[in-house]
Amino acid sequence: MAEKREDARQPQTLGEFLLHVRTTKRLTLRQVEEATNREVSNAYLSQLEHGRIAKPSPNILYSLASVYAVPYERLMEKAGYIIETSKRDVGEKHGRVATFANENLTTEEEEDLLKYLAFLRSSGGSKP
Amino acid sequence: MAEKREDARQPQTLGEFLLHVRTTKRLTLRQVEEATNREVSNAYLSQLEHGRIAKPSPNILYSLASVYAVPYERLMEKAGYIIETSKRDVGEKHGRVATFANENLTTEEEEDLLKYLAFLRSSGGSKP
DNA sequence: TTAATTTGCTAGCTTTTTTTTGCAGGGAAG
DNA sequence: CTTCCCTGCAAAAAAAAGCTAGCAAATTAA
Repeated sequence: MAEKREDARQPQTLGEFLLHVRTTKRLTLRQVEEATNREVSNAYLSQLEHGRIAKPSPNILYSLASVYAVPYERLMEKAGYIIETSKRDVGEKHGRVATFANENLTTEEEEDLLKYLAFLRSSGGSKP
Repeated sequence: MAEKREDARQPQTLGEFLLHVRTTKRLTLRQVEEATNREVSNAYLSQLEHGRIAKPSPNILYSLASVYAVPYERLMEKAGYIIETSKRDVGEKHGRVATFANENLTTEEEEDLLKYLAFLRSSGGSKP
């Protein structure tokens, strides 16, 4: 079946994403291995980037997320792990994150806000 | 080495927690297996409850969380996976940005959420 | 009591993850 | 050209996940 393509798709696979981030930051496989404190071996990272690992451990993804400075949840999603977050993926909204970055949300608050957000979007939808 | 104790510790292990929830709900291993649509075999669940699995897949934990009606995050935490949640440290930084970073909020939504957050914190706050 | 069913559990096996090893290609020197 | 050192990968090996089958104790049925 369809395994992988290296074209620039919208929903990148985990491997494509990891490769893209690493090369963008001009890091070598071994540099990443060091940066993760040897938690992720260079050989294993190579396998990840080539889509040869279906279900990597979240700990691995967490290490990579830290080193790459990308959101942990992003990697979890791309790894195919279900996330409690709603999967709204509409393309034309702006990332208004800055405000919430200063808010220090608790887990409860986060869940409540997400629910409320889902409610907002289900009722007062202003865009297709 | 230290394996486990069956006393009632504060931070229950994943196995202790799963066993407790299941017995509380009076479900058998096979009933859970069915309830998860055979995603979690009864034998494997038994191993989980006895702490014989170090890193279960999040998919498994998600199935169990659904069936048991417990928060997915809780199982992830008990499984030893780092979770971007519940930082009660008010004085610290680290906001819950990641989740909302993927949400791509519009300005309107952001304002609404901020209002709702203010409401949450003014009413039923669980904050010291 | 005995038979049938249910329950938890484990041994054994397959599959997948993760580690280890090492190798071919490509420079940069020497 | 040879040597040395990266860099990315492949392939083998080790370890762990996860499933099937089936056993032994308990429960229920007859």
